[in-house]
Amino acid sequence: MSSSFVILAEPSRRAILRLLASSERSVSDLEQQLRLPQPSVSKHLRILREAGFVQARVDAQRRLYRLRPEPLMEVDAWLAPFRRFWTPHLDALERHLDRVDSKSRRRRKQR
Amino acid sequence: MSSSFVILAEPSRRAILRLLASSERSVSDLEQQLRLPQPSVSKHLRILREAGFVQARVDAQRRLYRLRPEPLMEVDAWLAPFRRFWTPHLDALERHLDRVDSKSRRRRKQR
DNA sequence: CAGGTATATACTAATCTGGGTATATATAAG
DNA sequence: CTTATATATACCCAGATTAGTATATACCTG
Repeated sequence: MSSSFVILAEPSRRAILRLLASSERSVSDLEQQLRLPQPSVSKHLRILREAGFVQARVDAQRRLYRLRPEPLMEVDAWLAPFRRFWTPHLDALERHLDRVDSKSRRRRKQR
Repeated sequence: MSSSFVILAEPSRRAILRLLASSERSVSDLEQQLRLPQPSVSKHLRILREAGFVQARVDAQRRLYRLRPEPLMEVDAWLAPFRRFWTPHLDALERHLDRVDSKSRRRRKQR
């Protein structure tokens, strides 16, 4: 199980994810959009699937792939400690997120 | 010139960046923190430097490395089209904050 | 069942990468 | 100038990865 960053290191895989960001797509659809040989697309999709980036559902002979956000969320979270380098007033932002979070906590039932 | 994602695919390099997120550090400092052989550290630093992730300044025999945010900002920007998957409405926002925030809370308490 | 379409997998060769070791360079200190 | 310290580079090797090609599997249609 490679890290999400290893998965994203491959340009074709990032391209696949970008396409899936807008909508669910079949293998042949991706193949045409990216002008990649079909086995390449299938191999990248397998890697993306095993890493949890995408999910397939069966539609007759086709497999329709759609995005799963979890691994990208982890990448997003990894970036968090670095955002203070390009986001002004991090303290204010943190206070803001804490407020939003505590509000939603209050609104929900206790965990 | 490899993409920023290729640079970040290497765990030791991500560890170096995390350490540099808190402060400037010398090579031997990184070497001890990460328990890596010195040539490994220097090699990774070279790759990080050439990709613009870090910058060195000379201090006697030592080289002090510090973070440069630009490449990480690009990664952050690449994630933008995907954020709607975990921040479209409040419920998803809550789930995201629950995961990310519990980590940062722990980190904050330790100080 | 036969033929066609869609997708997955197996296999190979070429390339790339990181670890390990040895060595080179730079600066300081005596 | 000599030695010590800090860092960088050169070189080789073993493992991993990708593209390319061929082939297998799954499902539909007639």
